[in-house]
Amino acid sequence: MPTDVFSALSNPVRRKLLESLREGPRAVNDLASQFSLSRPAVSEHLQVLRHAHLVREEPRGRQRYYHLVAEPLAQVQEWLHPFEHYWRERMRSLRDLLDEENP
Amino acid sequence: MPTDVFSALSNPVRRKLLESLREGPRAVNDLASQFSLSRPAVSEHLQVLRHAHLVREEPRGRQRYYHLVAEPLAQVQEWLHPFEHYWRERMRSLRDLLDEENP
DNA sequence: TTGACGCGTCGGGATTTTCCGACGTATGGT
DNA sequence: ACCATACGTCGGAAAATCCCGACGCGTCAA
Repeated sequence: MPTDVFSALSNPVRRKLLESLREGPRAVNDLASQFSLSRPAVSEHLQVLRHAHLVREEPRGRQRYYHLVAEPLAQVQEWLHPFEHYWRERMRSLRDLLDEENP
Repeated sequence: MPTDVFSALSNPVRRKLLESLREGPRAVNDLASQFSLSRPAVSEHLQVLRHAHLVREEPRGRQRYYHLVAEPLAQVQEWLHPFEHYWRERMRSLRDLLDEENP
């Protein structure tokens, strides 16, 4: 049931949700309004994000405000880190090549 | 047809494949041997990685050596970057709290 | 040339994901 | 007390994902 972070991020709607939550906590209808999706669909995406511990809910009256919980994203960065060296190296050699041709 | 990077990374087998390729180019049977999966299954995972431009193939005789192409991973890091601030901040306040309690 | 190897891909089954309308529950306003 | 609002979740349809055996093609070794 607790989905992993990578699967949670594989859906563009869920990524947009996280981006929205960067600007502060938001209620479900508010979040849903930016998609051409039914509210239940958005609600289910939020459930996936909850299982991945990427959001937290705070009830306020009859609304539920969702908060970003960014910590699990660190796992992705950690996974990425050993690869960083590779693309930086390639970017450097590309730059060197361009310098040669355009001194 | 060209799958996006996030979807490509959502599968643990594909992530392991990329990790293996960090140590250098490898042939398909060699890659497949580390999974309890049929070779066609691994071959199809490699196809997904190809469509995401995360690997490149180099034919050598009757084998195909797959190379890591790390550049598209930079997209993930770029997406991650605006979030980094959030989890670092939280880690800092946790550290401060621990310092207070254990001076 | 013949046979074995290394691989991609296809057809199809099983499972998962994504989505929706319908319904139930709790809260707020009147 | 009554009705509208905000939301979660359920049943089920449609689509996507994942996996396998079967097949075909090129390559190597004898």
